Amino acid sequence: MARGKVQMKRIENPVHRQVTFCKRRAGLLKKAKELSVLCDAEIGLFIFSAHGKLYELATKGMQGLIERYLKSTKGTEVAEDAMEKQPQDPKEEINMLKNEIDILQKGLSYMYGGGAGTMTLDELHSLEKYLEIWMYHIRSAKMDIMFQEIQLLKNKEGILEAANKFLQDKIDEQYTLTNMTQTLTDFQCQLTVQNEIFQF
Amino acid sequence: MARGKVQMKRIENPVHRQVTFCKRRAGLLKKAKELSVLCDAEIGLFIFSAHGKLYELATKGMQGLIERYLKSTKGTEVAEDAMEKQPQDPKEEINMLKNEIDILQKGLSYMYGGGAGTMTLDELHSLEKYLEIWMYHIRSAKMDIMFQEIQLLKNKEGILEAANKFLQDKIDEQYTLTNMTQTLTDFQCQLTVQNEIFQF
DNA sequence: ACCTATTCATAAGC
DNA sequence: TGCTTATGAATAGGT
Repeated sequence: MARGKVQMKRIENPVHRQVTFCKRRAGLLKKAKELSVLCDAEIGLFIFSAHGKLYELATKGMQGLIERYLKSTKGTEVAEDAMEKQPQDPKEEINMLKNEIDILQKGLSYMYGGGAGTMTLDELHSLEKYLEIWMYHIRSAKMDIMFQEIQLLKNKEGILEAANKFLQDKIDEQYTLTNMTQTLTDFQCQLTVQNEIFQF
Repeated sequence: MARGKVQMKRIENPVHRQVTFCKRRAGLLKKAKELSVLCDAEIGLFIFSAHGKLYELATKGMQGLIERYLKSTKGTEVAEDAMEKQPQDPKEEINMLKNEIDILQKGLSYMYGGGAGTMTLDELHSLEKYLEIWMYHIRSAKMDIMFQEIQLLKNKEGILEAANKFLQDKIDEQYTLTNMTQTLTDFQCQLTVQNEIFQF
């Protein structure tokens, strides 16, 4: 780029190659960060040098970006599979997958416990065990809260539905009594449809 | 860079931002490829536009590079994001869970085939890293499902409350009309109290 | 999408 | 590895 155009092929001179690697690597990381900032893009970049050393840049956290990447690529591949199984109830599908995940998680826990017995560096193992427990506690607490919230909402829903039914009955009663016209009947139909949308 | 220095912050004008994104994205991908060719490096790069579209470059195959990346990040950070997913579409959720299962099944096969007894310390480290990530994925997926459930319940609640109000108004109307007595008023009080119990 | 004035990145040298 | 500088590349703003 400067003081002579460069050929787009592997630089044979190891010193030149190393120097160029350092410079261009810095430039690439800089440009990546600039792009993310200027254009509000999420970027994941990792560079392995010829000797295997890793240099990386991630706008949010490489794990999340990799996850997102896998999701968007695999999502397109499996799209047709999912279309075929569409006639099934989505809720049923989700439950099935939840069970499958639970089973797999149990399997992993078992494997993890079994493999750990062969480890030699006990300190490292203990440390990671602690981390695992912490993570478990934090996420359990969060899930407990969410579960509670679900229960409360379900209760509330039940009460509201009962109230609804009661009120509807009252209106029907009134309807018969006063021989009212269309409006209430129309609403009853509408309400029924809306409820079925959220049935699961 | 040209015709005026650019501030290193998000470009607010959407047109400018889009144009710059296209240009710089092309430049970045080009530079990444150049670096890999000139200096014999392995590079993985993925860019998500603000609208979520993916652009990627990988010198060998993104899957392999991601695996290599996960293996080389042994003692570093594990999980921090996940609070940004959009569990709108149930199909999307199902696809995600399928992906999770695929990954877990691969992992289980790997573990069964490899056999923990013959593994080196480094391999054990990598394995633990994997397990950590897997656990994270599993719990995230479960929390996403619960989140979705909460959203659905909240929607349902909103509809029921609206219906309730409508019905109550109708009854009040009828009450005035027909001069009915106590029963409905009693119920109205009861319902109000019950709702406040579950307010949060 | 194409053009150019500018700024930026960097190859070579030290 | 770091600094300098001449020069090729990238690109912001305009058409």
